Amino acid sequence: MELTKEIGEALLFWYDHNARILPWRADKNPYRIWVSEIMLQQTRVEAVKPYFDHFMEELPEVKDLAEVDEEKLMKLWEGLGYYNRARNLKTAAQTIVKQYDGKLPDDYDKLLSLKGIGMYTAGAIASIAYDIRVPAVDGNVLRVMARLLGDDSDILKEKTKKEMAEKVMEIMPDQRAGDFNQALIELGAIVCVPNGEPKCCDCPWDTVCTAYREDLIDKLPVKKPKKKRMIEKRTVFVIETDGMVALHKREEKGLLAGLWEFPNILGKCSQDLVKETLDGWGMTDCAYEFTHEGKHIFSHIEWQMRGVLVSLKEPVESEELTWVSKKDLEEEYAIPSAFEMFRESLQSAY
DNA sequence: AAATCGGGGAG
DNA sequence: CTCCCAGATTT
Repeated sequence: MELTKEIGEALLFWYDHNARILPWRADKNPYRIWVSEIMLQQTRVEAVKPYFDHFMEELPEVKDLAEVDEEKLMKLWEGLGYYNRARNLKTAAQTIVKQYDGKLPDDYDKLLSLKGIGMYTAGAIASIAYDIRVPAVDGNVLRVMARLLGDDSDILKEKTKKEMAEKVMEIMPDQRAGDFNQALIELGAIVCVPNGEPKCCDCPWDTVCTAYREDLIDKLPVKKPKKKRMIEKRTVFVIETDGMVALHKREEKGLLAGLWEFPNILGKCSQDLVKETLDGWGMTDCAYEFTHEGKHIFSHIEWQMRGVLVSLKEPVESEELTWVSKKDLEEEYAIPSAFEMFRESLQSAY
């Protein structure tokens, strides 16, 4: 098929009549657009909305982000996942304050050099905030383009992404680069969807789409299958005494880096092993019971967890443990969703 | 090029 | 269950 700017214009027309109203589309504030793009990486629009609004209330300007306390930053991001996105955001904010007078640069390469901003995000910010004519190729765009072109190359390959970026530029109109990029993404998000039947009857490209015309919709795009997850068994201890709960701060590197968690160890403990472990922590005078079993699935690992509720006579001081009130647990400490299920055993404890 | 890094909604 | 989402960074 022939790629023309007329095809792009048709998409823009569709976008003008079908674009969703989203918090970060209210204006073209580069800071707001940047934060939204980072939050949206590998994350659904509906999940981002509440986080975005709260984040913007707490940190309305680049300067606020550059100076934010680490714990507060993590709390703002709690439950959103990929927590390094938030840390990179702060690092980049500091760079922006130092090097660019607190304003996001209106330059693709300068944006690209900032921490946490890759080719997609640099293109998105440059085009949406500044109408710079560059591509912004995300998962939606790859899927839409693969179907439009009837292209069966693996969209996870870097080579494919660059080729698709060039194809996008062939259909991008001369004006409104930001709207066009968003239109391409929007089409992928609400019409040319990844799961289930695409709504081809609503598509502005139904007459030009190769996959649609050749009945290849369910065969495209092509992605190399990913390897299966490892399984890790863990025993999670909810330890409390006198309204205080024991938390442990995770390592600064690796999974859920630097976040807080209920103390836990590898393996599913037997009754005896629980006793042994608690003794090892100096918690000899306590009552404990198994609560619930649960699992949490990460991208490349699966935790199968067994909960133990431990009632202690008094706090046991330890290098590893921090005792916090239940109020602070809710309001101050960022705990990843994997431990969400164990919070409820705290309620039933009283 | 492959692995790592979260969480949740949809089918 | 599987898939994948407005991906980037590290190895």
